[in-house]
Amino acid sequence: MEKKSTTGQRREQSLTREQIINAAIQLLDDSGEPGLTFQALSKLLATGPGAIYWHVASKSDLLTAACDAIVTRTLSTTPVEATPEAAISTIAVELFDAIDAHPWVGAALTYAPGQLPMVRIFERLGQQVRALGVPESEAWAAASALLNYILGVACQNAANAKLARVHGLERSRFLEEVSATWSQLDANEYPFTRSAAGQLQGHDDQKDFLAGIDFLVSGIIAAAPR
Amino acid sequence: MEKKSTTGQRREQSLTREQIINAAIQLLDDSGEPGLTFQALSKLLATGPGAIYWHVASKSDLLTAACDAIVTRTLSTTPVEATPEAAISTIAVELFDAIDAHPWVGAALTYAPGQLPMVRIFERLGQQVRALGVPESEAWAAASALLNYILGVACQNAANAKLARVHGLERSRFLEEVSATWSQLDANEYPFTRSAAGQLQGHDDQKDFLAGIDFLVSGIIAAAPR
DNA sequence: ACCTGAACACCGTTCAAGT
DNA sequence: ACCTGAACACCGTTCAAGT
Repeated sequence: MEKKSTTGQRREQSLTREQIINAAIQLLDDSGEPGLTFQALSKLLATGPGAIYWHVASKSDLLTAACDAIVTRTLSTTPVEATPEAAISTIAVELFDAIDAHPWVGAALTYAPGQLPMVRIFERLGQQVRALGVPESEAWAAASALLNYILGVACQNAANAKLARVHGLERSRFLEEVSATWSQLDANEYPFTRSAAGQLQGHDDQKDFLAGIDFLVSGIIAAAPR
Repeated sequence: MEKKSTTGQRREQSLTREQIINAAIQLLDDSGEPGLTFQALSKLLATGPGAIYWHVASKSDLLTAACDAIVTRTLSTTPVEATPEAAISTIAVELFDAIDAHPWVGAALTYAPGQLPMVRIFERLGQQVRALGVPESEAWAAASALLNYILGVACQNAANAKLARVHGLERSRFLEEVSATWSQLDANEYPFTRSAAGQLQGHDDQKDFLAGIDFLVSGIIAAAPR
């Protein structure tokens, strides 16, 4: 949230990694992953590509850092929930909303397996899984399942946003088209998808997402010795 | 198809879409997504980039087609399982193994939301969800949850393979490094991940994957009126 | 109908040179 | 220490010209 006063020579103040990350987030929000270019970044920061490379190792490094900034921001609020189940839902919804607002985060998350952004999420989930009373030996599988499910939805979300952007459609028109395609599938080969076509347009992404979380949590609880 | 005389210059036989897709799969298997280049493709097919564009709309089209070829191949075997639960597990494992063998499929799947490769998987899962006795109104959420979970694991798998390739490490060394990083995390902030670090190296990806499927299926069954 | 290959418009990254 | 901007190696895509 700074100015970009231009006095004309060099830079009065040295560039910071944080400035670069914020500019990257802005570009990504504005025009998705293809919008993040060293060219566009240079222009936005009124500098050359070389200057950026002084603070950032690579484009992938920058993307992960931008992703981590969003994840950190998202998980920073820690309301204490009544039950671990509720806490897991809250974490999941917070992430869902963040990824909905910044679809590129969905893809960026998976570019950095085992890296900080993912670890932060894994940790949060794992702590709640423990609180659920799941024995240590099974907590890994349970937390991983939750993480992978969230990542799957995140990826889909990112992909949908990208496709919609490329085709220049907003969400409802996009769903309409997919729905139309699905309705024309062969009735014998695709009975389920055909009947699902009708539900596509009306459905609530976040609600479906939460339904999946509930399936998982209830399955995890059922599997744990009580 | 049938031309006989071999006159020798140019191409004796016209290029086919299938040939191009097979060449693409070969490149992708050999060197991952960055390996799929129109340059490399041209060389492999002994032609120019323009020729390829006659049969294929774009790189993304080609990637989706290659992905679909693998998915189709994977789902082509339809052994009749005793129960829907078993069938879901079988489908999931088949996909897991295919994505393990062709990690780029994991990423490619999510590039094409609502497209054929994903629809094929969705359909298979949906049919089994129906067979499980889940009412139509909830079948959508159930099938979506399964699909998203599988996609999440697939994405992770793709990302891991990519990272391992970039760093030039094989799997065990890679896990070692991640495990080492996790062990050094702050003990107060990351208790769960730290303790999970030890399990990272020994764990069985496919087993964990199936555990997640089981959580979901059991949650889905529990939610359905019996 | 289908192929050829040069040309175009980018893009990430590097680096010698500056301050 | 940090910035500048030209240069490099590459990439997807197009297209006039050929057969």
